[in-house]
Amino acid sequence: MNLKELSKLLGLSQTTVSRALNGYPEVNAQTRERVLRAVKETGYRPNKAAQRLATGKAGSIGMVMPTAPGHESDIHFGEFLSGIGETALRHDHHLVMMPADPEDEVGALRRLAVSGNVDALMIAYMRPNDARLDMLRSLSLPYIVHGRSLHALEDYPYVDIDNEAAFYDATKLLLQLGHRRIALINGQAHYDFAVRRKAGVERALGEWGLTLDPALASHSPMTDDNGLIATERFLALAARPTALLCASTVLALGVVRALNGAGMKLGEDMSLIAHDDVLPVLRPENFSVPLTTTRSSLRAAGMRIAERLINRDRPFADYPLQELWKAELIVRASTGPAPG
Amino acid sequence: MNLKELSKLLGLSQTTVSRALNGYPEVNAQTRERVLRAVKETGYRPNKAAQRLATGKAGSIGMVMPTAPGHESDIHFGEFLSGIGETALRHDHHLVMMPADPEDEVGALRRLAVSGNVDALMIAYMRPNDARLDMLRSLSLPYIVHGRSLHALEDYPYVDIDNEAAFYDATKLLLQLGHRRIALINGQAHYDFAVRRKAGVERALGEWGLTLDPALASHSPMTDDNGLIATERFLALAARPTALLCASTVLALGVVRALNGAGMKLGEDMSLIAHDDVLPVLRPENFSVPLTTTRSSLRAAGMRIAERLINRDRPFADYPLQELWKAELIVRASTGPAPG
DNA sequence: AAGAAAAACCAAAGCGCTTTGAAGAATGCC
DNA sequence: GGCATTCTTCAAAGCGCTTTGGTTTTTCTT
Repeated sequence: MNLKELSKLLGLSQTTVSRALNGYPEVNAQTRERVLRAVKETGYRPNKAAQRLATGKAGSIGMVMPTAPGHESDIHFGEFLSGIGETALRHDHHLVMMPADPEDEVGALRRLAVSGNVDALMIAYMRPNDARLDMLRSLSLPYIVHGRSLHALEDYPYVDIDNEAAFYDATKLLLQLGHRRIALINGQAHYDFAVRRKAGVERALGEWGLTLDPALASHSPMTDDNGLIATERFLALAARPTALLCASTVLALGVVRALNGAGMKLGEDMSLIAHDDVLPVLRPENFSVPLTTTRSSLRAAGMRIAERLINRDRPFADYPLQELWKAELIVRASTGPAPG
Repeated sequence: MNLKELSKLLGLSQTTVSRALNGYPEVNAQTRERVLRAVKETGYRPNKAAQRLATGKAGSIGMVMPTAPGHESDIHFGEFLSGIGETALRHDHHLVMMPADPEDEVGALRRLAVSGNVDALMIAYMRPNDARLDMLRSLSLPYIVHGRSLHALEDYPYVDIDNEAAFYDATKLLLQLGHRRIALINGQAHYDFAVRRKAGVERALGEWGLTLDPALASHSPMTDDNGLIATERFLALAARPTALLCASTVLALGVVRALNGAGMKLGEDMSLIAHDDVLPVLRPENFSVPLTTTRSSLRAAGMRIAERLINRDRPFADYPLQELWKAELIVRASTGPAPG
């Protein structure tokens, strides 16, 4: 059943039926009523491909999904995606994923854009001076960035959290507790968020006249294994740190394991502050010693981005171009005064 | 730049250019060469919407993504998705996600199907007598099921693991080690896999003349919290179990936490076998006491399903309609002889 | 009741591609 | 050389929708 048949059935023109369906004003109320009833009865559904061809609109938002052989499926990404999905659903939009080799995200992005399958894009996992920004700017598709890109002209729309401030606050808390040797277990160094978090740590240390010892900074994918490895490395040092900052509660999982292995008590022998993305499977209050965290929901960020993308040309929607969310510092039991 | 312009530029008809591009035999080798060169130079890309309208093919596979307010983003799902994505990428296909309220997956599935945005579908998280199967059968789209549906006519294509056998094997191992009170920490009772796993446990127990005490069976979403709660409940029992089976390494996380809390030693005071989906963030060998597991990669299943969907009408591709994978039992340190 | 304005409807032209049915050019055969 | 084949190429007809530019009715003025 297509438009032609339906309109023939109703004794109307395709034009009128189409307009009735799309809520145009120049159609009689009773006629519209009649059309709508016929649609119900016949089960007519407009062909999306045709609609798309005629309008140029796709009714979906796109995103490059980082994935490749050997690349772990990232729980953080899942949570973010979930927020996007939830919002897309509420607005009857699709989510088109372009799975991409992390080595070729620019290419994947372009392919997704030119594929004509989406009418808005988002990118995440930003790096300093991210090449995808130029790609995005050169495209004529609306887009939003999750995160930011250091050293890049900051003229693009983004939703980000204030990573620098979060880790500044966390470090400051540790300093106030008397800690002087503080280690950082960060995400991979090529990510923008990791750079900013490190900067936050350094700024706080600087205010106390200290610097971040390179031996006390670790960069790695945020898995519990890596948290374990980094912690063990720190513990083997002649001058052990008395406190750790870590970029994810997933990393913290490994940290806790390492401390247990070394017979150390969290919050007493070692303090720990982790960044909490509010992953439902890994709640900081459920750790054997509840974790002090800087908190900002990744899911909420996903929801926000999807919402902005979908409402992008609704007249009522007037979003700020750029949003910088503040992470909340929540003190629990994993932080205590520096030992000795 | 579209086909019309391109063909004008080349002094050829749209037909010939189109055929040259799509690899039809009836076009002169030099002509094809010339067309291909022009495509490179002009950067011409065929419009997907038009292609879709003309051919009816979408070049993408679809899946309903379970998500809703309050529903946790599931790490198992992320891993599965990642496998699909990787394969889709390799075959230059899109992945269209229809985010869906878990309460209305049938509706979401239908909407996705009729949207015309996909030319094949997959479903997962099966339940006994799953209503989505009827929907899928009534649609004219190719599809594959991840998992199976008990009590439903088994005429559909699926890729599943032999959950019953896996848990039968695991239970048998525990029985051989002398355990007689064995508890099961399962996934939610409405999932097919949970039903089958429980059945496997019951069959093994039955062979030893035992039954599964209802007080020793727990059903819940597979989060570490729930693993903790279930374990604590079991430990509070007058007649404690001496061994636990659990449906995911995520649950096992909570189990370990509970045992630590109770001062019990894993593998000595309590044995544990978990099902391992090969989640990269949660490797059984990295638990403080390495976990005995039944192993089957969720990512591999995703890859396989995507592959079958994409190759569905390639002549060379001749897949069995139904695939039942065997999970591997891997003994590590979390299982030991029954105490006492 | 006549003319103007507003309301309701329509025919037909795209959107950019694939594919059908035919025609023109090149080759083979006797 | 003449006819049948085989290669190449083409014009035009869709695919199913939206939208432009009218035309026909109906309603409102005076």
